[in-house]
Amino acid sequence: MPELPEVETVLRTLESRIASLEITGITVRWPGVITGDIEEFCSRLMHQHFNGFMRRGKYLLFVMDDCILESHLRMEGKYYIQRPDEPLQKHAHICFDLSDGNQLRYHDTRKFGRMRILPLDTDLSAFHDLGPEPFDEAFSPEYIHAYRKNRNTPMKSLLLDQNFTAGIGNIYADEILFACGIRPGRNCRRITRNDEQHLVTETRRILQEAIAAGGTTIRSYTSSLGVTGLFQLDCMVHTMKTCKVCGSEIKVKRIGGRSSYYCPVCQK
DNA sequence: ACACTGACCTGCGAGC
DNA sequence: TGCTCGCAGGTCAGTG
Repeated sequence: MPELPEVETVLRTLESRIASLEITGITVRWPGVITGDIEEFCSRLMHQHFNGFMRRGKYLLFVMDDCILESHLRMEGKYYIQRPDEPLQKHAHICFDLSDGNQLRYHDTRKFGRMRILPLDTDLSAFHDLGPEPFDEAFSPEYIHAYRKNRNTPMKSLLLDQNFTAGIGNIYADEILFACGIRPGRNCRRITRNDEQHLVTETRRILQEAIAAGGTTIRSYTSSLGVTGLFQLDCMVHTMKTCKVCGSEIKVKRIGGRSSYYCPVCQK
């Protein structure tokens, strides 16, 4: 399930593979992926080049000649770069023919991912009501303080709120809260100034490490494999049975409709 | 305005 | 063995 680090990895991998290539054909095998008019989607992308590669939260943004292609992978969206003669897999929904003879194929088992066309001058700061990027200096202890103080929601829900900060999903939310020693169910009014500082530091550290770990997949990347990250292997709590620090049994609790893993000893 | 819930999807594993 | 059911999760519309 791609979150900020995975999206960043996918973006950088695609950049290394398809930068400046032209779209010479588009096949839509399952139109539900596309938000808006399908014909218009295809006609606006035809003969456009992949000029720029940007990320905002979990959104991939491909800057083309006359528009931006926005892509959200949601849970299981994946891009593959394959030869046109390689057999199409069941869940390959969109195929872009590229000017180097390859195809960029979008796969999505559960069909949750979406693509759409944006104007070239789209204001990405206000985009989808997304809050500051975790690495932006606007994501500060003062910002967290101002955002949380009049709210009444579990810390887990706060971290998943894309208006609070953009790019954190269920896995990293659990990891960040573990690193900060905060239980996911703790009300956001009941954290300290110290916690606010830790949240900034640990969020950046964990996401940075994950991007670095995901980056290693670029080296082993082959055209037949999906473009994904591998950070899930390094989780401290998410889907763990026992705590890697104290050995206690990890608890699972549904918070905000999400499974939340935490150590009852290390997290207060 | 804010907080919470269900719908969107498919595959997989548990339980009967 | 074969079926049903619940769960996985990001976002958004709908509800209170």
